[in-house]
Amino acid sequence: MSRKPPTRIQQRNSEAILEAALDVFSQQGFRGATLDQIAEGAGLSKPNLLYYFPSKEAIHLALISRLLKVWLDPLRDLDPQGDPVAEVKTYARRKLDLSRDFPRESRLFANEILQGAPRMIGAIEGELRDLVAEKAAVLQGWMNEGRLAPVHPVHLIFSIWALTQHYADFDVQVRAVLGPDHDPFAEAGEFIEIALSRLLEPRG
Amino acid sequence: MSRKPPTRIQQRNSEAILEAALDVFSQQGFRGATLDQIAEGAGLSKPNLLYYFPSKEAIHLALISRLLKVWLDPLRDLDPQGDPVAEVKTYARRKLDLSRDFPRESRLFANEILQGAPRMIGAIEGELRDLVAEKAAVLQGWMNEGRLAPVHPVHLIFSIWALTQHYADFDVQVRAVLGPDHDPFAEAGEFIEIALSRLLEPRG
DNA sequence: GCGAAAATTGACCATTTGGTCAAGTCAAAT
DNA sequence: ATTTGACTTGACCAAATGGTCAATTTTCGC
Repeated sequence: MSRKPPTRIQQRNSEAILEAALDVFSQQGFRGATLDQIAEGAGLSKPNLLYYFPSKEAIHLALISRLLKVWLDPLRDLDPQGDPVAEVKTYARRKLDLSRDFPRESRLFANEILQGAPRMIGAIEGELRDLVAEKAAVLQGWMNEGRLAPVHPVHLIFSIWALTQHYADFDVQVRAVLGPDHDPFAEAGEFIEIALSRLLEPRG
Repeated sequence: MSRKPPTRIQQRNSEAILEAALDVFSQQGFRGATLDQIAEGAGLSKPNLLYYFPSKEAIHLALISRLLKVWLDPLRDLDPQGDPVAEVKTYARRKLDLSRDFPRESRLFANEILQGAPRMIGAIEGELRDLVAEKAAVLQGWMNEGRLAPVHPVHLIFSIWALTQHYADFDVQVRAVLGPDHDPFAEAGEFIEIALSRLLEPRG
């Protein structure tokens, strides 16, 4: 049961592998990624890579597990005691920051879902679903109190996911369409802020 | 130069191949897809498949080319003479209908962009970019006239793409989170309709 | 400095993959 | 009924792929 304490080399190489794997998986998807690409990216030989992780699956799994927590934290932090509109805006902002700062993680997630989430469906039907249900109830409560304009709370959450992840997942397209001299994430931040104000602020 | 008229068999088999390839490419991405899977799906032997298309690339290319037109048509039809809010809503609705009726095409597109759009970057930087610029100008005009509440027009278009495509690309997640007894696309339609009203209708 | 454990690797393997080819079958115009 | 061109396929190939293993080198506590 007790794990041996990982050595410094373990630490460094496992990290390098996950880092390289994130590059490859997020761009090629699970099936499209190869161990050779990952090994190359990590600066290791393929057998050495397989000394640290038993299989391609295991590497992918490690990435997915690590991802889910970070991804859900902002929603977890949505505070039922806070100001409704501000709370939702803060959530959207934090999610957009994740897209900006961890676009590869976002693409890894997108790839997995596109493929039908074969390695994540459990977490989605469990953790994720429960968390959304909980927070949707909070949103619904605020709407019932007239502190948030009424709208389907789950689809509100979907719309925040869609909008924020779009800027990571479709980055190539966004930049190609905007052209140079644009900061997509800064502009997206402004857009989403305005959109959520108009959508959610109760009108007299 | 002159193409022989395709025979009935040509017609049928080419169609079956593209159909099967759409299944596979949209789920596995280009690298993850295999000719064997496609041949199997089309009910042909692999050599026979390669009798109709010279390579895996060629099949993918055929799908991509065919896709772009359909995908852009709704935006093309946005009418500068029409009612501003109604035009944008109609655009969003038609895009959502595409997501509902052609989810595989949406995922094919998503996969391509996720991979950095290696086979589409030309079209994106050309056709797509130009069309968006043209329609963004129309939107901006309407905003200047006070017929549409002001908001960054290109990001407005992005947000419609993000929202509508989300329901196709993340279908698995959407359904898992909503649970049974939901019609994601119907609910999304209502949500987007309301959201665009609040976002775009000018206030006194 | 030394012995044991940790880390690394070259060689190898079975399977899969994109693609070829020569030989055969089939449809249809004559 | 025959011929011709369209269509189909089994056998094959070289490269790539996920993974193994025995042997070697490196690290590190003593």
